[in-house]
Amino acid sequence: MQLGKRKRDVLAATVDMYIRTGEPVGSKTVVKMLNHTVSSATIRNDMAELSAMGYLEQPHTSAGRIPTSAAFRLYIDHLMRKRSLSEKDCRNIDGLIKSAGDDPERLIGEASQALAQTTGCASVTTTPSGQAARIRKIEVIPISSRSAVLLLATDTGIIRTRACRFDRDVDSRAFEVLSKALNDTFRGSQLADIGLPQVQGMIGLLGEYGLACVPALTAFCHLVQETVEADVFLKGESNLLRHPDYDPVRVGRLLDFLTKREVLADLLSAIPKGLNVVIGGECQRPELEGTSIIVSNYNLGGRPDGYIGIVGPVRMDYAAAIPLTEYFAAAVGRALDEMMGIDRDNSDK
Amino acid sequence: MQLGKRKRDVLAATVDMYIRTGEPVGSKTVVKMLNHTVSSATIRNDMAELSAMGYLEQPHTSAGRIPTSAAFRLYIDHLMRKRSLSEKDCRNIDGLIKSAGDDPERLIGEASQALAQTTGCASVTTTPSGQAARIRKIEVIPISSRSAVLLLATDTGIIRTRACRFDRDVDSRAFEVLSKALNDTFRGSQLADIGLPQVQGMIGLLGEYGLACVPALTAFCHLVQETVEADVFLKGESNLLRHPDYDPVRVGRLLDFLTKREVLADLLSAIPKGLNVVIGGECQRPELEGTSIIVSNYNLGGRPDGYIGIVGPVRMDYAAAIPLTEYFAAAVGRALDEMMGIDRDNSDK
DNA sequence: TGTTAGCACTCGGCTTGCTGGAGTGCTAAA
DNA sequence: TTTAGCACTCCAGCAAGCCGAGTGCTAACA
Repeated sequence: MQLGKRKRDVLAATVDMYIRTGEPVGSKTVVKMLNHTVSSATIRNDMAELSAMGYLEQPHTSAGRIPTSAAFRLYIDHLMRKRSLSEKDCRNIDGLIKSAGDDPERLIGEASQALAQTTGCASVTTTPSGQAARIRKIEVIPISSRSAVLLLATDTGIIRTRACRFDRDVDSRAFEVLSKALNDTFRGSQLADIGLPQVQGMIGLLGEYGLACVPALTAFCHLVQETVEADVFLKGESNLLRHPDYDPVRVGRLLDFLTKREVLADLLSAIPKGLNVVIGGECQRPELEGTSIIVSNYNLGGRPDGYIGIVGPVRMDYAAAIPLTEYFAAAVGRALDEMMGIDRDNSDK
Repeated sequence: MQLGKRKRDVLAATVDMYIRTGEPVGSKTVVKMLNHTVSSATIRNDMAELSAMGYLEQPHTSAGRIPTSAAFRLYIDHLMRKRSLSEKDCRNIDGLIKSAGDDPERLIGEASQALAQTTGCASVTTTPSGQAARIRKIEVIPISSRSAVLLLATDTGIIRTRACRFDRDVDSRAFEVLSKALNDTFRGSQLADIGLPQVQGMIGLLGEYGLACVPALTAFCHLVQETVEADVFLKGESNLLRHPDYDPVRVGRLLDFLTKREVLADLLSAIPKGLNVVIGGECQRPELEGTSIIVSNYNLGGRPDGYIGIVGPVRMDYAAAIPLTEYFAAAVGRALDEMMGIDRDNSDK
């Protein structure tokens, strides 16, 4: 660290103040924040150097200074003092997550909502990735003589269904054969390994019913496909509008960006495991200029899986938001594991 | 109609122009729009009278005039010339809706998205109401010895699932008994008629398994409850931000209002059947000040069921948006009917 | 009676000019 | 290395003034 103690204090104070007010911070303000231990001239010198080093910049000659992305980076990684959560906060969060019942997707949704609300930002979460999930059960449920529902259950607790329709009446025996064949072939398989070829290869196993079952097999492919792709939840968008740093145009662009699920999924998947902060200018997307993303994996069965995080202005309260995001990620992981724990132990018995 | 022909033309021209520009409209502008058939002084007289009648108002003495809610009402109900959709538009919409596959909920979602995009407003839609839906099939699918999934299929094509968990191992025979009992008791029942008492009454039917099945029965209650409540989709929120009439605060309040599903459901259910336009000031909600809602039922099996509509600034292009909404409602109804048609004819055989 | 031309009047929006204050950089002294 | 002092910069905010769009009224006209 080539920065002296006082310069670091100055920088930390500047960032703190800027986060609080959003206005350029002047030397006198910093003096006050450092309890008048030095004079404003000293601070001015320090700030001039910090500017030269790329940590601060001035909107114009006679204004105070605002922190650059580099300053935020340094602040987050080394200068900031995280505010730890109170017992009560933790219990609130745990309670809220517990209340989601037995459905993982709903749990993620609720957690996303709650995180958005407590941080005052928008939140982004993904459901557990289906990539590594294994099929625990497939069920074919006849609805009428010409339609059925396929149900897929994974070992990560995800349940998905898809309807399919036939152009002629189907023998109820066909559903049984299909169900057995699907389970025999795919139970225990990773979703990612199942593709069109594997499914097409099944037609032979169905004997006389092969042709009749084609619509169901197509539906099965879609179903697997859908389950592999993690769902993305975006909540609390309107929080962004309340923030003075955002003008409508910016929020509009940002929301458009965030609602493109694939792009967002891309962005998330490029992020290393653990808790990450992406600061506006750092990533090459113009839509994210001026916004930061705090995102963390949550673990599922000991492995990093989906993401939970928040999206807000660069000038957000990292000292509170980061611990919150961490706690939410941990709590979601715990809850999901618990949700699955019982099954894990007893499955396949 | 106590308004003379020319006054109506003047009012229509004023509203047209105001919708286009958002600026107060002056007498000269109207003269131009009426092809100089009369002088500006005449128009001024007319506009003064229209002001007196409550159709126009001035932001200040020396400005043009802007239409009141009453003017918009009259415009929409009698003055406006709807722009009919081109063949191509219709085909585009139909194609888009067809592409949604066999799932009613997805279809509604896609339609909502498309309507938002074509109108440049936000869109609000509800899935078919479960209120009048009847149970076609209930399935209990064991996942492990301590967990199962309940699946509910209605005659309106809706499929819902819910997981449930038991604190001890459950005999697989119990699932069969439960499944049979549920189907025997509730198949053909309207969802709205199923409540806690009915479900509790079932415990007796389950004999020795009654106690073990309690978690499943609880889950069943929740499942019915969830299915009765129509889902509300809100799409294209960011479109609102692009509109110059909306400042962030307003959009924020509006979005908060729209994301409260219950409130929104209330608002919709208070609306008469068919196509409706609710103009900002008309309804008593302060959040809706300055915004209009165009909403229509779609029919399901000949009966009015869910809603599809858009939310946008009072100053929106009604002449285009109203026919679009009508067409979408009709198309969604048709597609849903078709989706269910085959089943209808063949069910219960 | 309805329409029109003419005219005086109103009033918000824009431009211009000015001032105060916050903040800076530099210099010289401690 | 720190500090006090000073000249300089530049924005925010205010006041004054002009411009122009639009109005209402009146008197004449068809």
